[in-house]
Amino acid sequence: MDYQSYVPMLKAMADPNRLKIIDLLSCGTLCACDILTHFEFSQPTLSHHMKVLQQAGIVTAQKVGKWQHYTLKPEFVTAFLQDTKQLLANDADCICHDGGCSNCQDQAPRKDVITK
Amino acid sequence: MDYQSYVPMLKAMADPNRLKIIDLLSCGTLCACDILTHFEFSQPTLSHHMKVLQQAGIVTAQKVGKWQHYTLKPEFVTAFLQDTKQLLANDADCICHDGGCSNCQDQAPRKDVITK
DNA sequence: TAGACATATAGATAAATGTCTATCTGTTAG
DNA sequence: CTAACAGATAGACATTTATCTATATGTCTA
Repeated sequence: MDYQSYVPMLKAMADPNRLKIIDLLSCGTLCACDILTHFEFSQPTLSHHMKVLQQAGIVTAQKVGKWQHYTLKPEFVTAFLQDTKQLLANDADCICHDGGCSNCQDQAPRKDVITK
Repeated sequence: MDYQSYVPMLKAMADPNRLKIIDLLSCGTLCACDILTHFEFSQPTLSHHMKVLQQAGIVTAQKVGKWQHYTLKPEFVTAFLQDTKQLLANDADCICHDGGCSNCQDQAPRKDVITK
């Protein structure tokens, strides 16, 4: 699979505060000052987190007057879900097509629990 | 949503080498030495990564003779996918039920792109 | 039982990261 | 034009983390 875009997304999401920001934005666009009211940290820290989220391709920013409006990118939502399914599914594109464990009696492949 | 188990999973996945290990295990059980052949880093480094993956609830280990057999936890696969969908869906459980951006002309909620 | 093999642990180190304070830029209102 | 406000940038600092080497533990085999 293509880790090139998935890993930066995971890195950006792997912070509880940024995950909460994504959760907030999952309902719609918010400006920085509105996001900030949900946290204890400082304004520069929020600015840093928003930059990380933008660079990971998770969020877009649009300046409207004094305010920065942040929006969850629909491409991120679809790409992240698709990459996750591809990673966790035991499918044909799997990296380990060359064989299972050399020391396992049970060579049966993993049962796929993903419902598509 | 419940970040308590989701964040550690994301943290553990947000390393390209560990993500590749998950990808390898998505097809079935592998022992440590087999996993190691896919990487350039040292054996203690692999041991460290496997510990991280276990502590995040992603992988289980079973000692069989000299070998450690590592398996992707089915509970992880289902929980991670479910948490991801819940995070990215604009649903009723959303954290931001209390309203949208105070400075947006467009107060329309985000269009949900997730197909369930 | 001794040695080879698989893996884990200990400890060190360099790099990345989340946070802060101070300050700067840009925009609006009076 | 000036002051207030929203947000970004710079730089410092403490913590976390990915990696290494060296060594310990556990298991099998000859």
